[in-house]
This record gives sequence, C-alpha cells and structure tokens, in this order.
Amino acid sequence: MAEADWSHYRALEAVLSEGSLSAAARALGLTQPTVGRQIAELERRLGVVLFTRSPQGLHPTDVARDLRPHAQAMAAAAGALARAASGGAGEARGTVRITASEIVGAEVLPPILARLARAHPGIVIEQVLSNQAEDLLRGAADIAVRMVAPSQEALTARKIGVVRLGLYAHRSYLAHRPAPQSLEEMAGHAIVGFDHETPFLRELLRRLPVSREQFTYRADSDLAQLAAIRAGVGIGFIQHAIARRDPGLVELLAGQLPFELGIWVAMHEDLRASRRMRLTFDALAEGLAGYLAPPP
Amino acid sequence: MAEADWSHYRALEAVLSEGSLSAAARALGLTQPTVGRQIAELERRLGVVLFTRSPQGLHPTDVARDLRPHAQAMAAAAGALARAASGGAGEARGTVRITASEIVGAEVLPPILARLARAHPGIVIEQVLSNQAEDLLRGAADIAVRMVAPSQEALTARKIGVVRLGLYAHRSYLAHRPAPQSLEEMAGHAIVGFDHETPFLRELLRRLPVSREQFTYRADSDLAQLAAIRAGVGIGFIQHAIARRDPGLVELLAGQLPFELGIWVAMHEDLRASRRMRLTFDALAEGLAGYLAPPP
DNA sequence: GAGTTGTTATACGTTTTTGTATGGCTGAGG
DNA sequence: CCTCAGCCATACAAAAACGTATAACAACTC
Repeated sequence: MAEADWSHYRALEAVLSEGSLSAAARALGLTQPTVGRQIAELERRLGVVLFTRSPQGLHPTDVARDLRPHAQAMAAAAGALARAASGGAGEARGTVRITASEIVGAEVLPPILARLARAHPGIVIEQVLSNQAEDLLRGAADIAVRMVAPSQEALTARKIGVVRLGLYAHRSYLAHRPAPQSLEEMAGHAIVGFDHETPFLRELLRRLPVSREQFTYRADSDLAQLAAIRAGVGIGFIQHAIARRDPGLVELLAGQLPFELGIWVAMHEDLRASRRMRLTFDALAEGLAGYLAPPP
Repeated sequence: MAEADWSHYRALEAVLSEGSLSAAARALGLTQPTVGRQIAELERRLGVVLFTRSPQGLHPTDVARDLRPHAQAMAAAAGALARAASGGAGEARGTVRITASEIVGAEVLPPILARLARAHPGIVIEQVLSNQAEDLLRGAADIAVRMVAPSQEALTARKIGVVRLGLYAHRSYLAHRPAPQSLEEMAGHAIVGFDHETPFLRELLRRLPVSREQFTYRADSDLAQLAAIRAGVGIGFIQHAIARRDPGLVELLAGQLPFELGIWVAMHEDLRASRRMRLTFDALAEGLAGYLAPPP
C-alpha cells in the first residue's frame, strides 16, 4: 500500500468539511485546480473513489465518510502541534485552546480570561464553544471546562465545585401568565429547553412534571435559550450567578427544585510541562472558584 | 501563525523516530537533502529550533520533544485512515491492525488468525505486540485484545472470560532445587519476573511472600520470560492453557494460588460499519472463547 | 429568460520541490 | 594510524506541483 502524502489527507479533510473543492481551496489558501489534483492523486494512491463530482459540489462516497474521523484526528493533532510550538515550554507565551459550554464560555469565562490576558499578554487564547466533550485526547483543545466528570485517563482534572441552577422567567412573561407556585402548576407553562436529548435533559424530565410537548422553544444553542428566557419566551433553567445579573429575571419555585452540576477543569497531562498551559489552567480554576463562591 | 505543510510534520515524526535525517529519509522513501530541507522549512514556519545538528545525527531540542506526541498522533491517524481505505466497508477485504500482549499475540492468536485468513483471504492482519493499552482511540490499532477492562468511551468492548494462571517451573530447574510445597517455601527460589512496575506485578507482590531481589531474571518482554521459565531459569506465572502444551513444565503449589485475569476484545465503535473489522472482531471473540474453554 | 454566482475540468507557463552528485566531518574498528 | 561507515551541507539539473486563465455546466435571482 503506497503511503499517501499527508498533504493530500489535509486536502481530503478540507473538502469533507467545506463541501467543495473551491471552498476547500479557499480554506487552505490554495487554488481549486490544486485541491482537485490532490484529491485525484489521493484516490489513485488509495485505489478508492472518494467523491462523485457534480456541478454543485462534490458528494462524498461511503468510503470518504469512513475516512473522515481519521482525517479530523490528523487535523486536530496538527493544530495541537502548532499550538505546542507557538511558545517555548518555559515562557508565558503562545496559544492555548480552551473548550467550554456555550454558557460558560460566553457568560463566565470572559472576565477570567481578561485578567489572564492582563497578567500575561503573551498568551493567546482560542475558545471553542461546544457541548461535546470528546476532544481533549485528540488534541482539538488543550484545556476543557466541563460539567461532567472527565472520565478519560491521561487527563489532569480538577473539580472546582458545583454550580446551582434555578428555574427563571422574565417579568414580561409573568405579566401574561401567573407565576407557578408549585411543581404541579408547571404543567401548563411554556418551557424553553433543548432540542436534542442530553443527560441533563433526561434528568430534568425525570424530576419535573412536564412533557416534551411543552418545550415551546427549542434550540441546541444554550445561549439562544438564555436569550429566549430573557426575552420572555418562557420558563427555563439558568445558573443562579448568571440570572442574578439581570434584574428582570424572577426565580420560580425557589428552593423547591434544587439542581446542581459539578464543574471541572481538565487538560492533557503532557501539557503540564508548558508554562502557559499551567498558567491558564490555574487561572481558570481560580477564576471559576471565585465565580462559584456566593456573593457577600 | 502560518499553518505548515502536513508533509513537514511527517518528516518531523520520522526524524524524531529514526534519529537522523538519513534514516528518516530511508524510512520515508525520500532522500536526505529533501528531509533536511523540510525540517529547515518547518523550523522557519514554526519559528522554533527543532534540532541541534551534529555529525552523528540530529539532537532534538526540548520543543521538538514536546511536539513528538502530536506528530505521533498524526502518524497514527494517517495509518488508520489508510487502513480504513484499504477495503470497501461492505467487503471482507483490507487491512486490520490488532494489538495484544506479547504472550497472547504469539501463543494464542496465531491459530485463530489462521482460521480467519482461511475463511477470508482478502483480510490482511497487522499485529502490534505491546503491553501498553493507550492507543485504540488514537488509531494506532483497530482492535485490541486486553487483560484490563477498556475504560474509554466510544469503544465497543466484549468481555470474553477469564484466563487462569499458575506458577510453573521446568523439570530442569526442579532437578537442582526441590519444588516448593507451600507459599512460605517460595522464599528462597529464583523467580522470573517483570522489569518494570505493572499493576499485575503489584498485585503479585501483594499476594506472594517474595521480594523484588528474588527476581533473578527480569525482562520487559513476556515472551522472553516464558522462554526463560521453559529453559529452567526459575519459577514464574504462565497461563495454564499455554503451560499444558509443554510437558516439561510442572505446576507448583497447584490450587494454592488462584490467579486469574479478565480478557476483553475492544474496538472503536466507528469501525463496526466495516465488514472486515466486524469479522475480525467476531473471530477473535469466538477464538478466544474457545481458548478459554477447558479441554475435555 | 438573461444575468449572477456557484461549481468542476482542462491547458499552459512558472515556480517550487525533489533527486543526484558531491564534499567535509566525526567516531568506531582493525 | 588509517580506513570505513555513518552523518550533514551544498550545488545543480530534472521532475513534480502550483497558479492563472478559461471553458462548461447548474441553480438561483430578478
């Protein structure tokens, strides 16, 4: 089996991600004929048809779909390598890629990262906001802030504490609908919730007398949900510390529905050797601990 | 940060593995000036010094050492990609890479794989014999036979059963030393054991009244240990099913020291879509079950 | 239906990369 | 001490890859 050029794998990954030769060429800083030739050469080397050509783009074959996770793993590793090289091990300089949930990344981390940036101007932060936790080992990110315990080995993880959640609605919603006074009264209300099944959602449905049909607003994006609650679309869960910032939000059934999630910071243990990784890890742990501490 | 050519990463991985530009060039099927230029270009792009040149080869800097795991991750993913492309998903054809311990790979698997090869001549088997279990997710192997429960997510694992171990020595050893009749009499004997600390070794030391100093023969290779016991060097643990094949081996303290290990077959769940992967997985599971079943 | 924007495919000149052929250097073995 | 085998660096010609320009086609907008 003739080992193919790794550059061709990169072209494959780009075409699979972007959906066409032209788009992949733009993403890679190359031209469309070049990417087209690389794909053709790769097909020749592998002895496999990867795409069916069409004027509105390429259509990946089953084989190409099978190859995609491997190509993405290569891309993740390549990114991790470039980041690792972006600063000497002993310097507070270089790039650090952080993954966190959308809520945490947009509502909680910014002030923490701002302090870090002031203290260490040489550190460049890249944020990846997603609810998928799968990618620390693959190198898609260096440090993760997660609401589930990191189960994987070879990870340095620290549990920071727990975030408490409560049910909230905006005044504008409560102007039309009386606030529920008990769990039972939730039955008729509009609820802002998730589109896809998640462990969090299953736990929620187990404890609340609501049905899926009551989720009158659904969005995969937690930030969109938060915005929807703030806009008065319906009732939903918000972290207390975030809800407190908006005086228009009213807590419902206070104390009747205790809900909390653990919060962890994790990174690959190999990265402890790097000063900027340790600094960022510690800044996140310390900053999140301050966020969790109840206000005076 | 100018994204570097992935081919240069490949050159970096090869130079780190092989130790010199010339050796890397041979491994890659290129020439020494080419690899040298690629490394120089990579250093320029990353803005980092990777190697200190010397007449007896290159010496990697600290930075290069930090980059190595990422480069290896890329190499593993590239290999997995090439294997995935080596046969259509629906065909019993292509390459499958199996990792197992040395003992299992050399003593147990061959007949199982021989049956598989007869039934499906299109499947090409690559074996990696090592005691490190870390590499299924990274793509360094497709299927693993392991003596520890696979803890990682995204893995399809099946527990086959348990292998029972016993203490054995060869007749030629017992000709000079009387066979121990109790655990206490083990104290003076020569023991064939492991060089490095392993979970297995710690468990062993906990249960046996022996000290590290009694390990008169140490080897990291389990196969070397097995050969040493067969040659009469000393006493050691062997799987019953393997020991039974050599009439010169005598079991010691039979029944007094029950020792067993679970055995699992695992692969990444993405690979279930491939027919040759499923076939190999099932052949391993079935063959190992037959190996574990006690003879009539 | 004409025009715009998207796509892939092909032809050709140029740039870049690669290989071959060197030379110089160090360390091991006779 | 000398030779030999390993290594890296450099010079130059050959080969491969790249970009530009262009054609052909589909879909969507006006």
